[in-house]
Amino acid sequence: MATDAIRAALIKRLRTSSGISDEDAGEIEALPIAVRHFPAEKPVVRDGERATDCCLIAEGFCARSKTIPNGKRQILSIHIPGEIPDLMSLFLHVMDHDLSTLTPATLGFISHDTLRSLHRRNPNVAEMFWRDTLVDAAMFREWIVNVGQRPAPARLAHVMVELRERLKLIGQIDGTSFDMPLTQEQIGEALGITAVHANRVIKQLRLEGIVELQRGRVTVLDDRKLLELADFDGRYLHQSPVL
Amino acid sequence: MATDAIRAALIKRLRTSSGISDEDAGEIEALPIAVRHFPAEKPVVRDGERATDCCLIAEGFCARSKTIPNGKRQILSIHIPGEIPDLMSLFLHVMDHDLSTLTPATLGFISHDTLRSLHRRNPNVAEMFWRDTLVDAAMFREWIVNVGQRPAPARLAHVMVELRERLKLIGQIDGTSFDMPLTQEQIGEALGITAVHANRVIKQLRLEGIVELQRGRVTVLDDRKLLELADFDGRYLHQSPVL
DNA sequence: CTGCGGTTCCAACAAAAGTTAAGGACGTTG
DNA sequence: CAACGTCCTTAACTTTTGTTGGAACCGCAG
Repeated sequence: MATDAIRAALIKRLRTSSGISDEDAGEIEALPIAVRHFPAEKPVVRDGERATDCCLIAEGFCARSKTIPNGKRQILSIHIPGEIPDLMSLFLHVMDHDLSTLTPATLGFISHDTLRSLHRRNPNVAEMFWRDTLVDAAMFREWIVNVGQRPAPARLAHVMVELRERLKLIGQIDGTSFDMPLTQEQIGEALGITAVHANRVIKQLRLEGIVELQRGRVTVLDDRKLLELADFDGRYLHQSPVL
Repeated sequence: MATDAIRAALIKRLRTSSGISDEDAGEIEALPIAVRHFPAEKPVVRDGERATDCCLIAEGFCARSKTIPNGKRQILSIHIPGEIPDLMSLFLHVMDHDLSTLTPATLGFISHDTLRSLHRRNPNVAEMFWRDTLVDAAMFREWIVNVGQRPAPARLAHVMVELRERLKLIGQIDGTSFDMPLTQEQIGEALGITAVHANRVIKQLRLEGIVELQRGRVTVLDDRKLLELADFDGRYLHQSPVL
């Protein structure tokens, strides 16, 4: 199994976001990783569970979500290869939300013990991972703004543009289209609207010639209109090297 | 100036959340802190600025927020004494949101350099602070759920209960009432609704005999009803000592 | 005390989003 | 290829929330 390819995705991401050194990259190369394959729509860790590993996405999409007692679900973030969506479990031992796959996925598990001892040995790496969790938090902040202040069509546009920007970094964009493997139900859960309303909004963006969305794939028809609608300022992604 | 009292609030919080040792507490006691007083409604750090210090709240309330181009503002979190609302600026150098006071406040500034060298010297403390930023992120996740999935009255109830739970830790509750120094405009900005609607919702909770809210002070009239409405599960606050 | 600015409060109306229900498209499986 | 399930689509109707505009209240400065 190409566990090297898995690490490569992570290192590539860290390199653009934190300016990792070759030496530190080496440390990460050496991390023992247990690879597992998951089908689509499978929980990886559940709310309330106590995690012992962190999971690096090698292939496929994942999402984090919370479900409230009345059964409603809110999607908190969408994750792509190279990301470690549950890095927070290293210090927040019991999960306060769910992590599950959206598509069939290949995940690499790294034990908390391994990560902790790497941190103690190499504070540079610790700070890089710390920074990673801070960017995660920055994305949550923007997600709050999205759900709290933008009208539904802008919310959808914003999520699309954010996802596109992140996919760009790992070269997963194909011309004007990219994967966004959510059902309309899930889009609703991400935007804080119902599936019926999500459908209305998707239809509207299609009729206005902004984006086409079918079977989990987005095709941008009018980039200018999309960006304007999305009200997107990517600073919160903190993608430029630390300085 | 009682800068000792300032540190005490922080250490108390870290003690309950992470189980800090006396030795590590000593390190924090020794941190050089520059105390400044702020009037109400004053920016502390602004979106886009490059921070060089972190700020510890000694007295008063602060809030973090983001403003989007159309002028709408979203409040992301409310902060109370003992918290370091901009700890994230240590590694995310340019701010992606605003931090400002809600009330007159006393803030203690600790330079990034000082904090970074403390981290290098003492990984325990680093991990504690890291954990602190992770709890911060956990609160954002719950805030997303609040704004995305709950009807407006439940949103208000939830914010109130969360604030109460956190004020409890620092002993700032007086019987059934506590401070929540937000105008109705700001409550709207926190809940993702308009000020007019915030007013409607506040009125409703008052008429239903759940809470009274006047001049920045909440008085709980029916605790059971409030908790039920708020749909509150405090696990996300991760208040119990580590594991 | 008087007037001022910022809140709070409210009503009437408009728009956005939720609910319910049902038909159609599509892919999978027996 | 028939049958089933999942997802998408739409319509009609209800509820929630936003908008506009204005009155009452309150603390404070002159």
